[in-house]
Amino acid sequence: MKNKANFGATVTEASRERPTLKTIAFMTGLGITTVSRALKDAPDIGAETKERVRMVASQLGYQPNRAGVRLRTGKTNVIALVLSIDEEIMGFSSQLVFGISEVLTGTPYHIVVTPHSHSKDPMLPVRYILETGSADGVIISRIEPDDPRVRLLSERNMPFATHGRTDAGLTHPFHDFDNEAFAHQAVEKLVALGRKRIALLQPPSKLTYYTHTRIGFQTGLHDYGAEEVPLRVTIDTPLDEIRNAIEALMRSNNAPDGIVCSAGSAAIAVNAGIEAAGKRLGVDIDMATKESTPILNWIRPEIITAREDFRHAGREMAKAVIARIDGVEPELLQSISQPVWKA
Amino acid sequence: MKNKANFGATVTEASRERPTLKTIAFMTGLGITTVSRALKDAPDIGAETKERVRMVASQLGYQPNRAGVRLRTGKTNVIALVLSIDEEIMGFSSQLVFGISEVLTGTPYHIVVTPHSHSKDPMLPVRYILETGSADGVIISRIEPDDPRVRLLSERNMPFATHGRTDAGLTHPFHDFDNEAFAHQAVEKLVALGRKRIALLQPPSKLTYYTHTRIGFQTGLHDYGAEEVPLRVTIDTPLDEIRNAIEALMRSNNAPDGIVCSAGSAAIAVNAGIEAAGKRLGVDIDMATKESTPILNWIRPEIITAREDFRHAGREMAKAVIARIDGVEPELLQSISQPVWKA
DNA sequence: CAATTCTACTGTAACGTTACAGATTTTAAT
DNA sequence: ATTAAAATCTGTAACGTTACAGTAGAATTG
Repeated sequence: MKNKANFGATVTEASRERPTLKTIAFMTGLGITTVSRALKDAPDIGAETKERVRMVASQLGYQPNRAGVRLRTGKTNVIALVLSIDEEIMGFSSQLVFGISEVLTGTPYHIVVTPHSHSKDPMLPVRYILETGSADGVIISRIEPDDPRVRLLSERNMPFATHGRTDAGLTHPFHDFDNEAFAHQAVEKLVALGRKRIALLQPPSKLTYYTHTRIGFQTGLHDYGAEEVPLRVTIDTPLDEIRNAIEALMRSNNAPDGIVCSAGSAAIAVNAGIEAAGKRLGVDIDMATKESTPILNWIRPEIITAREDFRHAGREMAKAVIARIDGVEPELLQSISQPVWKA
Repeated sequence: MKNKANFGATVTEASRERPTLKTIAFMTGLGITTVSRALKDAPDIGAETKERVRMVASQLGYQPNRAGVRLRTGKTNVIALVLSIDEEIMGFSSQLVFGISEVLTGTPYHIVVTPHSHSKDPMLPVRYILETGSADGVIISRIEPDDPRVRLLSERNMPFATHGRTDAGLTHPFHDFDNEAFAHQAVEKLVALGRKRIALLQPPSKLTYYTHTRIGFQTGLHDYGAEEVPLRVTIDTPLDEIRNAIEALMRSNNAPDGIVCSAGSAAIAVNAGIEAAGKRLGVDIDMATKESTPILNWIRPEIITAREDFRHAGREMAKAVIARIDGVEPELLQSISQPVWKA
């Protein structure tokens, strides 16, 4: 042990300020570089020294200065979550945030929320992040089959994960809900109740999971012998318009006896439309829907629900982005979760 | 004009990298300091020079490097939103986030979401932010009358805004919903329907707005001549327990004929409990509740609702924090929004 | 024992920004 | 014409970190 360590000296001066590597170097009598390397467990630092540095660091409550690290290394320790502010009704995006946070707790990463309106150019937030280098990783949702954001992020080598799949030959981390299985099983459930004329409240056609949902729905119709009653609104339609459209459809002479609903938030509007038309769930019609918060059955116990866990999705995507940052191959960072039907 | 400006030189070298002050200095032939000062409109820089620098900067798409600024000045350009992950059901916190973002767009500020469980020590996230200096301003919710976080933030001179008021003599920016008016008016509406025995699903007693709600409720009972039917669950109780408690109460021989509900998310559970007991809203009992997302009336048109706009709250708090950072006195940064009853 | 290789540690420079203390030129005042 | 005062502009240093290129001494080799 060198004998230039300073104990107790200038405690008053140093103790109120936030400690830096310099503080630790001063207290241990080591060089700043040595302290830096000791804290990151570099191989060329003695075991005893490392131990001593770690002790002092934790005693001082040392936390590396993010700005210093970021300026020097370019590492931001930020995960950007790009959120659409339009589609939010039932708080599914907060569940995403909380899921992501769960994973980020205990890592050096922070979550920065970058909201945008999907009626505006969806490339804007991604371009901004790339141009300013303001994040180490990005999470995006509302994925299209050939999503330009996915192209751009891949091209620029920015680690990212998507909530939903693409379909344009690009391999990238994603988490998705198995919408095909959902729609197929939803039809199965409805047919099991004797329903044969089924409508689908589907996602907007430009999103990838529109196709998944359609395929599941149509193979379901085929497999279980039912027919489709067309519905022109989507889950992106404002809720009151959905309600009105369902009411009109239920009053028409083309009324379905079953409906599959691709979003938990829309189910309330669908139910309202059915009731507004004077029809009864479980009698005139049955509905099978996704739900993110288990409350639909309190509204109408007859609603058939499959749980979609957004918190889990957030966790999966956060893990995927971090793994990607750490160099894990994208192939290994893809997951799909299955619908869980309430018994 | 000096003649050492470099036009077109080393375009290839410079154009792919992100431009810095150095880039602009090089292109204009000015010093780095001059460019820096020109961009912040300092008084000792010539008008013509400023114009020229601004031109080049915008042409290059110059954006100041956040790490550089942060390291030098300590300014983080971050607003931290401390959120409780437990209370979230209906997505009210995403509305907060989106409201805040609306205001932050076009400013240099970013929003970092710092979630925590309110079953854990609520001081932790605030302490972390203060110790690491990781934000210029903080927004917190679930405010207690003598909230230790408010004390700490005030003491440390960290700009902040609260979602809810305190009651311990500290002046600070806040936005609050007028829960006293809400509860008072809720009782009024119920009594107007002939209800006299009213229960209150109230906030947990440690939060400030518990008191506001109680006062409004009790003066309401007094003013309109009704009595309280005690209810032991709060809006923090898990939804299924609320449902069960309401069901039990409605089945008892002490059943209320009116209920005031302090949270939109809980209203669904209350309604479920009422129906589970075989009672009917509008017949056996009436309910007046807050709601953040206008859907309750689709579930049961009989529910009497007052809108609480969390997006607006987010906007107000974001404006308040930024104003506070800019030195505006806290007295001027307090706002209360009134309940808006659906016609 | 001299030469070589390890082990353990360190100083310098740089990331991009801004505060500060000048420096230079122009204009105004005597 | 000389001095004083503005008006503009600039270099240096520092914020905290890490990559890099060392150095000094101990241990190993032939």
